Amino acid sequence: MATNPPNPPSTPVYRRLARRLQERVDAGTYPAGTRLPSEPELSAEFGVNRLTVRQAVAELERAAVVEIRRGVGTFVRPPAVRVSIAVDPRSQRIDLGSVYGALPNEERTDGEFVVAAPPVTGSAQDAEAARRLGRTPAELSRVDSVIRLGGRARAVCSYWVPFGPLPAALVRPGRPGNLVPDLARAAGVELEYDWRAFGAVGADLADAELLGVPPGTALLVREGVSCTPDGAPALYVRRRIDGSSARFVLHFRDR
Amino acid sequence: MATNPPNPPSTPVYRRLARRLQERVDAGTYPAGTRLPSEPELSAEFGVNRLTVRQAVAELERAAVVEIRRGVGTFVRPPAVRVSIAVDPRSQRIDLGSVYGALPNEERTDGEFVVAAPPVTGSAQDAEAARRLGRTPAELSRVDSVIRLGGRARAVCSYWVPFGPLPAALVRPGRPGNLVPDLARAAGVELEYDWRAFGAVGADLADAELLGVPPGTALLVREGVSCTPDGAPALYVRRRIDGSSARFVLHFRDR
DNA sequence: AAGTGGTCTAGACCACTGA
DNA sequence: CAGTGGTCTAGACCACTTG
Repeated sequence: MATNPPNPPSTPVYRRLARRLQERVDAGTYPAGTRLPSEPELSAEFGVNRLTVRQAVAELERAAVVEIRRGVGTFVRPPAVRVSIAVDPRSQRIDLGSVYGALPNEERTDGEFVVAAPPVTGSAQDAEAARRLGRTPAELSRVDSVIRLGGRARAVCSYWVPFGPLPAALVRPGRPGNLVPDLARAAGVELEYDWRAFGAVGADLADAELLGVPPGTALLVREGVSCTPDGAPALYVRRRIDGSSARFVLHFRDR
Repeated sequence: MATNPPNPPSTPVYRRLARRLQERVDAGTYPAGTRLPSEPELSAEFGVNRLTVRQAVAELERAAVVEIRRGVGTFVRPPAVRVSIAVDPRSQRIDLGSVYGALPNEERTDGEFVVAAPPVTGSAQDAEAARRLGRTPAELSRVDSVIRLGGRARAVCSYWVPFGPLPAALVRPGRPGNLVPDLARAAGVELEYDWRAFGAVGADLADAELLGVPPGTALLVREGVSCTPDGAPALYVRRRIDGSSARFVLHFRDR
């Protein structure tokens, strides 16, 4: 974006500094992979307090321009490499979009693990799920899980189903498995897509903790309802995936 | 997420404070829409420096838990209301997913406006576009635009096409229009979807400026290639939409 | 041990909003 | 005008990584 929009009369120092650093990254003065000058160095070079430097660098980190490694330094991020998960726009039977199933085999060292089966109170998320399923929160059960790949948590998932209680063995924290089919079996139904939606949110404190990212990190949200073949809503699922590690692709032309 | 994952031995004060504030929001101690205690008040109540309070509140803002209004106060966000943009998974002719076309008429007060037609150098984004189109950056032209609705910028779009130069009238900054059809006309071709992908990123400095949001805000990215009916890639488009204002929905069942 | 980033404090001044 | 959040400084101490 080459424009210089009319700036407010006084742009804060830390933002101007962030821009100058970004310019150096764009210009190749700080090439991808290299270390930026340390905070005291930048502080001295630009004649500002170290906290001001930190504010500038923090913005660049949130914008995925640099990566901060504690005790080591701040490094220019190379272009993002993200797993592309293919979603067949015409299919509605199989969870082709699942993060778990779509990754190269050598990366599928781990899997999906139950984190908790929190009681469905009436929290904002529970209320949302109830609305999507056309039920009241009291009728729902919930399971949360984490999908790990290559030793790292990649996605956090929450599932709501309109029955319960769920078998204790199924929702035991730490239990491995693939929850969508497991839940379908528990319900004794066949599932197909009703709808799926894509959105983006900043990670809340809980998701950030589970994913090992700073709160506020951009997450890709994929949510939706699956139903039985006769159209009865049977599952609401909400997955949060670190935006820097995956994307969903829809191919529209036949191969 | 009701679990309390095993915390590192010492969680920073600001994070613990953020959690306590979030608990109050969840518990309804601070209901949606109400104002939190001011920073000096929180500072006094918890016996920490105001800057530490600010760090905690800033995290909650990035997580979309609260909204900070300068000179006024910090308010608990009500559940997000996001525009749902329907994408017909089976259609590939019309840009049904366009933010511009999918909104209720009363909100379509503005439209899409050209921001700039930056030269295609070899920046990371230009290189990405060239790769997607199977060309070299030198063969491409680029246009950036902003989509405004209700007086607010909602989306930033960048388009790359494998020809040029583009008509000056088309890329004049400030020019209104709907760029996909305009570009198709300029190219003298018919366009259909090849593929589209969804991702999430933190806003960079330029996008943040254009959208009027803080850098790092979670943006939903929708990108893809459109091609001519015979399959030749003719357009690479990358849209960034404020995650708090829109989402894309795919319906899989016939209505 | 030296150097890096992470946290926290105290205090100052400013810009914005609303009554 | 008083109260709110926004910016900036100086200085201190800590936790982590690497040699």
